[in-house]
Amino acid sequence: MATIDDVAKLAGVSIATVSRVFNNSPLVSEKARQKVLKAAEELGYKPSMPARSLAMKKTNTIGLIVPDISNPYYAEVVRGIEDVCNIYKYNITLCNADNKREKEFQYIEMLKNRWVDGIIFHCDYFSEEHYKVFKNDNIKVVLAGRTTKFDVPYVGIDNFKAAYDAVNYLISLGHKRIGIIHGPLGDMKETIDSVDRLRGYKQALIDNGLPIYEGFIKEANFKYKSAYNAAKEMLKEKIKPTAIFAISDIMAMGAINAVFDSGLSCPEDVSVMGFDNIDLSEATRPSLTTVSQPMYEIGAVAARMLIKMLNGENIDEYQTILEHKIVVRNSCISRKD
Amino acid sequence: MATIDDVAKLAGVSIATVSRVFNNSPLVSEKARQKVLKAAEELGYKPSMPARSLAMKKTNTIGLIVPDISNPYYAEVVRGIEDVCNIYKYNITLCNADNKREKEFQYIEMLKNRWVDGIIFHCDYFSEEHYKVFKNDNIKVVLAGRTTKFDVPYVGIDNFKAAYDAVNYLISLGHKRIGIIHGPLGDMKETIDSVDRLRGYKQALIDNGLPIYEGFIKEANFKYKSAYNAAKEMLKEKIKPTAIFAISDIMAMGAINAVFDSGLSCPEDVSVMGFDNIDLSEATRPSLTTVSQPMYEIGAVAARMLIKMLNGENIDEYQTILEHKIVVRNSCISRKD
DNA sequence: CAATTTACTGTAACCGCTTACAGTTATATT
DNA sequence: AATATAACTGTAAGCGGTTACAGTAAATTG
Repeated sequence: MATIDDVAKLAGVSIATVSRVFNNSPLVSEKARQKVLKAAEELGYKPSMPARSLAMKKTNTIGLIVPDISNPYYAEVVRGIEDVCNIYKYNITLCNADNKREKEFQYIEMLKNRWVDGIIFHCDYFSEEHYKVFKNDNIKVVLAGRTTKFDVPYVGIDNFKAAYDAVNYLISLGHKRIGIIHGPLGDMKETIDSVDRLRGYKQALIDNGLPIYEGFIKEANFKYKSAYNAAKEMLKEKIKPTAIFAISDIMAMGAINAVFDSGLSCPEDVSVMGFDNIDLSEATRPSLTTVSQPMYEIGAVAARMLIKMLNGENIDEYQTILEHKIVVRNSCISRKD
Repeated sequence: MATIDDVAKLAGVSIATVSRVFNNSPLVSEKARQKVLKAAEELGYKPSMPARSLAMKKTNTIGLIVPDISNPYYAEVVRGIEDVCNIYKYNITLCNADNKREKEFQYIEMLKNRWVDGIIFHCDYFSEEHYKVFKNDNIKVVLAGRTTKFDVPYVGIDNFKAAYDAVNYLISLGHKRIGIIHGPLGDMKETIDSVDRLRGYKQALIDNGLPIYEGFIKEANFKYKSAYNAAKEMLKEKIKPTAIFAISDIMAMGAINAVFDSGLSCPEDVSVMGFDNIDLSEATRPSLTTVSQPMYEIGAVAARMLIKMLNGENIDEYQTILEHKIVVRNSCISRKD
């Protein structure tokens, strides 16, 4: 590969001039610029990024830690991130941490050693430990799809409100016995999706004067099968729910199939509501009524935010809540009883 | 951030010794090693990857170009890649090229400038132009999920045979009128999924003495909606197919819903067969009978292959065909007519 | 026309690491 | 005890860029 020296020699100028040309410095004469460009062209020269990174202490790379890229939700977020990074000439280093603390910290360490300019972090729960690591090492980070009480930039949705709205919608349809399939709860003290959504569910019931029945509250792990099993359980109760709110679309699909396999039908006997609005939620049978999260947008906004931070620009709102909305399809119908 | 100089000073040794310790060189006394380790610990020192890359001309990074990470198929492949890269301490730079030639070449150029050690490439069709670029720049590359006539390492499946098997299975079930929804065909001359699968489809019909009817051959673009429309078209024909083979699961979901929305039922009136076996194919209603591609495995094998190449190891089989298999679920039933 | 000013240009130090090569000790050998 | 050998260790020259600073030539000014 041709180096800056080769170009300088061929163009008959110093390496400083070559460097200036490639950095669009105004301090180069048009004549020199042309000579350099011609020589570079001839040699197929492009500046070496590692060398440049070392000299400038900037890698133009953003580290991206997600739980699992094979989950359609994260894949969509990542797509949003990559698209805006690409526009701004940033590159992305992808890491799958499976929500394991150890892997997360390992990756953070590694990204740090690689001098990434910043990190976009996506985990189920942002702990004090996380906060400290980023703080101590002075790593620029933005949380995607997650909110936190710590002083860290984030972009996400209001999970409490989203769940509240979803359940409210079900109630407005006339449902009185509404079950929920939530995710792992952790220690219940922190701001994590599952906890907030469960709170939203309960609050909606309370505000509408409906009772909270523990038999209608089941935990699963965001996988299809676990939700299927949870729904099956729920449908074994003597008094059955008329609606089930699953806090992810994939879990909702599990619930729908559980309904069918329990000899009932959806939405006639049991309405099922999802969460996320992944691509395939319109492809299920019945198609899913769900709470739409702007996944692509979450990624895109997070990336834009981080890049602004890296440029030293001021960001007015560095903790952003994006709008969710209810997407009505065919898995929920109204009820009289 | 502490540098190697800081550590050397604190430990009272030269930077060469520090470097040796961190490279596990045997040329260091135990005493020196301890001093260095202690100093490094104290300063929180870890070698700078960019500096190391520059000195060693090795970045420990693999470039990854896929059409679109938000497609569950690619997401799964990428997950396989990342997992094995992680084991071997490689990092991944993710690029979404949307199957656009221009973007692909742009990304290749960029990855080259970043001195990635190698590239795992995933596109719909590997052209001579691609071949030349990789060849000329002497870029180590392995194709994932794609085969080619060119002398390039790859790991994929036998798409012709897979489609042949799928259609054969349908025929064995008694189907005689079988439609196909394939993907974009390009110029029809090259080895791309759609072409190979379409060929497999036709060959299976021919080998079983069944006629090829153009009305049963529809093109779509791998999106849910396009397949839905294609299937709708197909079902408008006077003589309707009793089975539809869609060459991706997502398209199969489109087909299933088109069947329903045409007032027919699946699988009773029309069987639908998919391709890929993505996670959600067991979650549809009816669950999908499909051709399973080992997506994770394709990624993992490709990564392992590339890393071996980077280590200068010999690879016995550098063009690998992985096994597909038919996964029988509920979307296809036998037919008498 | 000399003195400034302007507009470039080149030299060299530096970014943080690796590694060839040349020491320098300590140990073994005779 | 002198020498050869082994076992480390340090110096310095890269890797391929950026950039402060000094230098030079051309343009402007008085």
